[in-house]
Amino acid sequence: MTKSDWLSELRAEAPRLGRASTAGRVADVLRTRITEGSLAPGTRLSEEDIGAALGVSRNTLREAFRLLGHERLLVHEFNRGVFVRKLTVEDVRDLYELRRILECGAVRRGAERHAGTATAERWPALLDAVRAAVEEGEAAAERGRWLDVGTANMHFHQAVSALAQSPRVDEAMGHLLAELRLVFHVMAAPQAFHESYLADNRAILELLLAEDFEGAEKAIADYLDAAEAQLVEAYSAAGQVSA
Amino acid sequence: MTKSDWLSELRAEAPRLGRASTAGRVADVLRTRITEGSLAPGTRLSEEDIGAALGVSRNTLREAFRLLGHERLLVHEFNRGVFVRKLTVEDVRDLYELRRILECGAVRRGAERHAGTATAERWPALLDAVRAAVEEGEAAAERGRWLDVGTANMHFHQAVSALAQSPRVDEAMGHLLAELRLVFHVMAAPQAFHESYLADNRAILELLLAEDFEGAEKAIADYLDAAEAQLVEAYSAAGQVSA
DNA sequence: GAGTGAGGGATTGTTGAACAATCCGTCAAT
DNA sequence: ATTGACGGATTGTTCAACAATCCCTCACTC
Repeated sequence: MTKSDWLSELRAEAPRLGRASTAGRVADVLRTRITEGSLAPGTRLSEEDIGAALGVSRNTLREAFRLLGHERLLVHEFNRGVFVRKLTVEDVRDLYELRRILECGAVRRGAERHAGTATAERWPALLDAVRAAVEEGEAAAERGRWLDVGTANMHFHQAVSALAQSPRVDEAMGHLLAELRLVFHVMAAPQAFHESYLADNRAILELLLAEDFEGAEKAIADYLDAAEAQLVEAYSAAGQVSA
Repeated sequence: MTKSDWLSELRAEAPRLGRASTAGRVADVLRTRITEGSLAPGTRLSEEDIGAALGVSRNTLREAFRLLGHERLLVHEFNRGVFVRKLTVEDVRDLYELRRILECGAVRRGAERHAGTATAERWPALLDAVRAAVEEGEAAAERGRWLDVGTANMHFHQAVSALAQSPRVDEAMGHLLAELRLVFHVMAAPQAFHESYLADNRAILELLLAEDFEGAEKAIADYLDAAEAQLVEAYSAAGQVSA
């Protein structure tokens, strides 16, 4: 192991140190609350109340709000305050539109670069991540932990988009999936929703392993169409009480 | 014109009113400075100096910094300050990777939805925007305004990605192009760089009008490959004095 | 009863100052 | 040449205050 290997390994752990910012930690707390669903969409977050509850000043809290606003988990209305994001049906459709472009594009570009042999050594690790996500979901389903099935499903799609080997694609996908979490809470039966896609994930993995990239792209597109339709239907039924 | 038409037209102008935030206006000023190149990449932005120069408090200025950090025009290093983003060659490559996925994907999805006839009435307006950007660039070139040629080129690609009819794709593309502006300033000869792509833009427009969407996608991919190679070369030669 | 306008309380937007924590360059010591 | 300590400068965070804005209530008019 050469010196530069040491350094690059250490560099990978560097971000863990910089996590000292108070605003960042406040954002972490709120993010967890929101994605877990204990803060319902539409809830207004009072600067004074939350600041007092968390023991931070208003200014620091505002910085945390900006961070979460950037991730689209909160919306900031001028002179009115910040609210937990409330997604419309159009948002759901748009999120899946972007997913189609990103995920299918990631498979396509990954395949092109794989064929180019320029980055051949990274490919197995990328596919391993996909496989790990598939097995994580199957294991969670076997033990009946349906929330974990949903998490594993997100890992699966994050791993698929990672095939593009692009940090910016990874980040965009991460934000997209975090936003989607806001939607999943309106599903009455998360079991049936997530369970039905375990087989699809496995099938997509097999297509990738067989290097049938066109087939994989098509399978992902079909998956997304089906999931979008299911979500839109559930959303129209449950979420549209107002507006 | 029905009542709902009135309202939707007004709604389009609503964002112009909410621009009253001081932090937002400060961000506007700094953004212009950065994208125009008068603030060189790597420059450190002192809170005290800039706050005094612009007549705003440190807290407000910090909010403006977060906004620009979110757009990747500034980088925030904890306990060290904010700096004008300095893109590496890897960043340039990654930006073009994302552009390939977004722009080609937008054409493909736009074509699919166009064929579906569900949103047929919007299509001509989208193509008109592309045409307008092409002609804007040609007019600017004729008058020798090379900076405007670059701007028109960005409008062209923004219009192409708008074919996806997805607000989130539009926004992602907007941020991506703003980030790319940081790179263009290292080009020694912007004339030759931007000029060479005017004909490509026109050709892509013709392919779109002829509804040869596969051809258009291919043309865009080729365009991006060429532009990336040109930029990477210029960047390796000029920008890599340090690191 | 529906719509309009004027208070008034509550919340956010912004400022300025203050102190703690951290970084960075300098200089001495080994 | 590397290490360690000191000190100035900058950022991180808090606090208190005031201005600006929103929103609810209530009286008023027709």
